[in-house]
Amino acid sequence: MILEPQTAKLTRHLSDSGLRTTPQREVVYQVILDKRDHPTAEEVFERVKPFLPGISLATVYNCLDALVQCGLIKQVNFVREPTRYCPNLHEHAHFHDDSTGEIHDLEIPSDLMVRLREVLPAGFAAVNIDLSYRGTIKPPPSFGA
Amino acid sequence: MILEPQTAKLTRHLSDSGLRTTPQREVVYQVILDKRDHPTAEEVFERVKPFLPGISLATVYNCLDALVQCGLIKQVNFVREPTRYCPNLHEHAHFHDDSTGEIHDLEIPSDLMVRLREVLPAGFAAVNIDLSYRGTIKPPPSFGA
DNA sequence: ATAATCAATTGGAATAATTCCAATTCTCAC
DNA sequence: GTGAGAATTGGAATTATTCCAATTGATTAT
Repeated sequence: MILEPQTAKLTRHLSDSGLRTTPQREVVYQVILDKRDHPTAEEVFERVKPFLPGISLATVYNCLDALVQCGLIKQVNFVREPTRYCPNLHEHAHFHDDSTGEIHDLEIPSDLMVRLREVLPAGFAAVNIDLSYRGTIKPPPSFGA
Repeated sequence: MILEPQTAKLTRHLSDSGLRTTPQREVVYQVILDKRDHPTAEEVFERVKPFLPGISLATVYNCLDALVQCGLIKQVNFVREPTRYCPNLHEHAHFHDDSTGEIHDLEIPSDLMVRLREVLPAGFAAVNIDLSYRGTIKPPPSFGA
């Protein structure tokens, strides 16, 4: 596997937040971009190891925190599950499939996101809005069935 | 302090889910109703102890699970914080105040909740929708200031 | 270039949150 | 009242995350 570096974007975001670009941060970011799912810190750790055999889990946590801080990834969490990380910066919601444990990104019409923001009472300033669903998915009925 | 028992409601919900009413479950439910905030399991444990000095933390978790299962309380969670429990069954959202750590219930217009439900693609069946905000609250400007 | 400085990483220990388990106790149905 | 299944208990185990002290790495001033 070869990782196509997104170094420019990474470096810009990191330095905008007063953080440095490091090999560890680059690889952590790349493995998350490479497979656009929602890995846990532990899963990121496993994916990074082949590239940086010496990396420690603590560093993975540090790198993930750095990427969250500079706005390149987001944290997603469901009840009593470990935190997951999401590289999709486009405004969206999450659907947790209870049967598989998988998380799916859901498009949300932007007017709806606007309304979600508007609904806050005066004085409430949201840094973050999190919309998540939990349930099951059935495949759509096949044609001619 | 005297707890006004909501035993009827509790028993109905529990038995509808094939669960028994026990003193522990009653007290756990009562302390959550009594102070309508969003305690963690540990906080519930502390509040229950005066009434049932012998109760164990494992039982508190069991009771909370039972109450969640029969639909009397809901779990609320924010990134890297312990799970909290909410007795407000009315459809609502949560606002996590980053400065105090407090969680506030937010009314959401019901048409908006309806839209949130409608927005799911075909085949996606949501058991639960979770809308949560994180940010800060500033007091409204006082008159004549 | 070099030293000083500050940032980042490392490994391991520590903490926090939750779950598991085997032994008891309780409750309900018979 | 007895027996079966449910619930509780205490403690150990597991999982997720954080902390810390020591080292390594990079940047700045000289």
